Amino acid sequence: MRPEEHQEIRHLHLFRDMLQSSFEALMHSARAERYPAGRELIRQGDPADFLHIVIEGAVELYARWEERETTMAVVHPVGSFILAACIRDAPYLMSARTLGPARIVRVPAPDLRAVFRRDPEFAVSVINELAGAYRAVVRHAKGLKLRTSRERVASYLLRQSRLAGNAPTYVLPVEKRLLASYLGMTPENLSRTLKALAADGVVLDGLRVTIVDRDRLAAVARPDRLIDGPDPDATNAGASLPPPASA
Amino acid sequence: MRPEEHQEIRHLHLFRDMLQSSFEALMHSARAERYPAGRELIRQGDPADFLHIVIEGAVELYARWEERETTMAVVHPVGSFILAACIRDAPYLMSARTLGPARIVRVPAPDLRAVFRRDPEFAVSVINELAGAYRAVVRHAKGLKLRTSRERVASYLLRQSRLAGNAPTYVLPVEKRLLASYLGMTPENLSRTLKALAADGVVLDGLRVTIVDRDRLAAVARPDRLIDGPDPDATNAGASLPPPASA
DNA sequence: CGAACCCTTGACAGAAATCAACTAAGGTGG
DNA sequence: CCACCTTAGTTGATTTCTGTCAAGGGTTCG
Repeated sequence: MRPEEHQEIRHLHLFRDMLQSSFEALMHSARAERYPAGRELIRQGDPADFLHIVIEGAVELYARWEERETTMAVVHPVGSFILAACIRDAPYLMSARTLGPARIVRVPAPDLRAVFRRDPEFAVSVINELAGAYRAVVRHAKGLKLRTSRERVASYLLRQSRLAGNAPTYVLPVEKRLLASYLGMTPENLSRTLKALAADGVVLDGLRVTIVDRDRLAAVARPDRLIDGPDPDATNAGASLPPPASA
Repeated sequence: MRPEEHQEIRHLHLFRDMLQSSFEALMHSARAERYPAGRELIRQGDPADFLHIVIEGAVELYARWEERETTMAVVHPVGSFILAACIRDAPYLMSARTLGPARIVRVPAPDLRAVFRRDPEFAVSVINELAGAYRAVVRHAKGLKLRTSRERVASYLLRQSRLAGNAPTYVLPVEKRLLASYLGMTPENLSRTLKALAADGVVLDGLRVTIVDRDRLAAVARPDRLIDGPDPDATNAGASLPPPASA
């Protein structure tokens, strides 16, 4: 594993405050690997063996049940995923696959558990990470239960604009079929919804989004801090669909 | 606060393994109170001030957005709620109200944060608690996104049966309108769905559920460990709708 | 006894999934 | 380099599901 990768990982909230010796212990047993696009990294139901950290590329977390599939989150660099399963030594609730060529660091779960028992600062970081991840999923569930699909799409578009620095125009970070799945709807429905939103101040050209009338779009989305952020929850891991990564 | 309450709380996973001195420090600033039915304990958006622990009665965690409301979980004794908000010192994402007369212990959030920084065993307990809560919400979200409402109802009925020791007949732990909201549907829809499930091996008489043909019901529900349990996730806090409490 | 409230049922409207067909873009292999 | 194939995206027609509105029965609690 390259030294500059150590540095990148070290900057993660999760690893920022731990003892250098603890960090080195983790990195000692960690392995970095490249994967091609579309590679399945973990499979739901398998025992948790490694904490995964995305260095390059992007990873989709998805869940399957009886022929149906839904994407739960997308992790961009530098972010970790499936921390909770590793901690509980329980089967993964989600599968993960690369969205493009990716570079991933894997830290053995037993080492992880050993280190946060020895290093209180790291334990605190893990606590904060998990609390943030929990809150992120609660937000996601709130959106699904309280908003219609139209409202979810509108607020997603606004959120992405905010994450791009309130830019009036930006590019969707993921393809539309994946976005549809994340938002809990079919691709057909997303397509129609986006078209209909043209009447509400937003225009799409491929993946390029242009917010023509922010107020009108906001009137549809009715954004809410307790669903859309912007708390610094979800420092990374499986949070929401994050902004385009600064790889 | 009564000494026997200390004992009950001490048995919680969250507090079981901590130092006696840490526990006493927490209990020193903790206060127990009785509340009438329907009392709002916390309101979403308010800053997190207290970790709440249910000693008697039951508490509904619900979320609101623009005139719409949905119940996210029900907490029975002895269980805690809104740990994550306290830890992040962030606004509550959910509101909480008593479902009946209840007795609640409240632990100031700053004390909580101070103690898990000093007591590594407690930090580990918090980690496990949060990881479990996270996994519980992920399961909930998976159910919402992957199953139809009919399937959610059927699997809920089977899950409750399992929690009652695979009893063929049991009583729903909550009223139906609340159950409907938890399952992400309207009361009218739940009513119709339950009626229709009579053809699939389950009969209701008021809140009394009788599973006539478990296999037939399972064919509808297609229960899945990765959605329905029975992992020992969600030791308490806002997990799912738990079994009738042993008050 | 009356007033809420829960639950149910029916009729209807609206939203979303499904099925099908077609276009366009990207990648592959000859 | 081009023909081909695969796949994302769109659009339309249709069906299924779900929410909404309205009304009535039953229960509980003041």
